[in-house]
Amino acid sequence: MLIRKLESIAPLSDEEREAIHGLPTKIRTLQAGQNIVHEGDKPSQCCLIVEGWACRFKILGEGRRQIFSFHIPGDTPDLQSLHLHTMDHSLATITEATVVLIPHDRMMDLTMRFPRVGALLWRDTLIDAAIFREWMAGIGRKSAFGRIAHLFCEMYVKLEAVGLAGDNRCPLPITQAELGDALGLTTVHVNRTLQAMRGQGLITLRGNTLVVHAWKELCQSSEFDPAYLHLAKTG
Amino acid sequence: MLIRKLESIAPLSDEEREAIHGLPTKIRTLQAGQNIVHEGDKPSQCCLIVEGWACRFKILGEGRRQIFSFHIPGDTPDLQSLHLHTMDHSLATITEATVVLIPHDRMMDLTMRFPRVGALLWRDTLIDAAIFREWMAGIGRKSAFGRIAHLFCEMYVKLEAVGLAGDNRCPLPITQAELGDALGLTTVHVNRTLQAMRGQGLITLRGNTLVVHAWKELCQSSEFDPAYLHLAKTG
DNA sequence: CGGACAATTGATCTACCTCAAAATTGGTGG
DNA sequence: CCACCAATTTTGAGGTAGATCAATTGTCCG
Repeated sequence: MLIRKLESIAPLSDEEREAIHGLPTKIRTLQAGQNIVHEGDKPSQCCLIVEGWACRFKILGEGRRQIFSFHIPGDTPDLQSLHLHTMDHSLATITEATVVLIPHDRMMDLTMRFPRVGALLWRDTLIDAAIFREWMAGIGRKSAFGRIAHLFCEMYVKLEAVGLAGDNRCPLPITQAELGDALGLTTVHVNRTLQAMRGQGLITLRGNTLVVHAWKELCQSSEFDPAYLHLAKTG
Repeated sequence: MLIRKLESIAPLSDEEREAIHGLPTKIRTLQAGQNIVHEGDKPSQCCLIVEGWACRFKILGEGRRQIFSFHIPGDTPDLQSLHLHTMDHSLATITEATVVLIPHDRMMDLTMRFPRVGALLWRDTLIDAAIFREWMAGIGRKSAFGRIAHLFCEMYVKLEAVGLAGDNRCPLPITQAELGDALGLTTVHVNRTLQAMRGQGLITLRGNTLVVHAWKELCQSSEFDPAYLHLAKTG
């Protein structure tokens, strides 16, 4: 799965592919709402999500929480721990999930022996940062409506890229409280804004499934431009 | 300067040091408020700030702007263009500035020949992302007061790390409008909040200089914990 | 069927925004 | 050294998106 993702950007040599394949992998299945790594930890391995959803977040005082990202199969959400040894935030599952754990030393070894593979992983963390910037712009400068719509567009495109969305429909196992924590809103306001979006016939969101009825309008109202995701097609 | 920064994390071999030294560098002096790279560009070089301040930002519709980061001497703010070829945001000077431009191909060559140097540069971009997350948490979940105070703490610590701050005093050549665009606030509200901060005797901000009168209170009121900056001392 | 979690509703409040004008400041040229 | 300009900072008045608090309803699932 990691190979497939990396090759979507640049082809790998047999040698490189083999080296990735040779990484020792520990597969683990986790319950929903379980921490993978916690702020302050010094993990010795990093994880690849094979199935399910996860999110990264930080708890502030008085019950406030900021979610930084949602992660889906194919993502390596804590790659940064390879070079920044102390976690400055937490990573937890949202749904039941299957993850693969890869020891840091082996990963490091891989990037030293095959700098081109390292570059692809580096690239992945740069896209991560690009998504952070986009969220920041949303939280800082967009309306609640625009922020939620933008997140829907982003998740749809990301899911589509790994074959998990299509036909204007994608999974979205996220509660309104989580949406609020990701977008800097309260649950109540997320709820009311969702009702407005439904009222305008833009989307349906029921039973962990999002259906987009008017993609173009959704993009427009949220100023969504997928360039920042740097997907293969878009360059 | 780049060598000094990288060596603050891990020592370099003579060979590595020499390779960095051997990079072709074009020095340029820029006026204040000048674009270095623009959203949509495909730059063929990346820049190191030698003197002056810069910021990264994105323009949204209707005069809205989000500033993602402020950059000071020693920073390499567009390192990401090495792997993400199309800029998804812009980089511009805030003050008059001196920058060094390094061709991508030479930089890439360096990281391929010396993966350890590549790793240090990678690390730098990961800290960049950590700062984005911290800003996101601020914009999403903190009061105007907390956000401004937090930015002051962050800039002070970053400047101190490169020897540009000390004695509770540091340069801060940022207008209130820029502060607002960075923190998701209006100029008017930034102004009023600053007055409150002054009123409480926490800071003085005049003539592009910030003086912190009560560091501890400033940190507390903004929930500032420098761990996310991953400075050498802190690990 | 019951319990826990998630979604929804209502009423009220406030931190921050908008608009518009005035006062300061710093730099510049004469 | 002063007058002037443009950019900043500051002030005032009034408005609103989104927060807060407190139930109530719906849904999933063992």
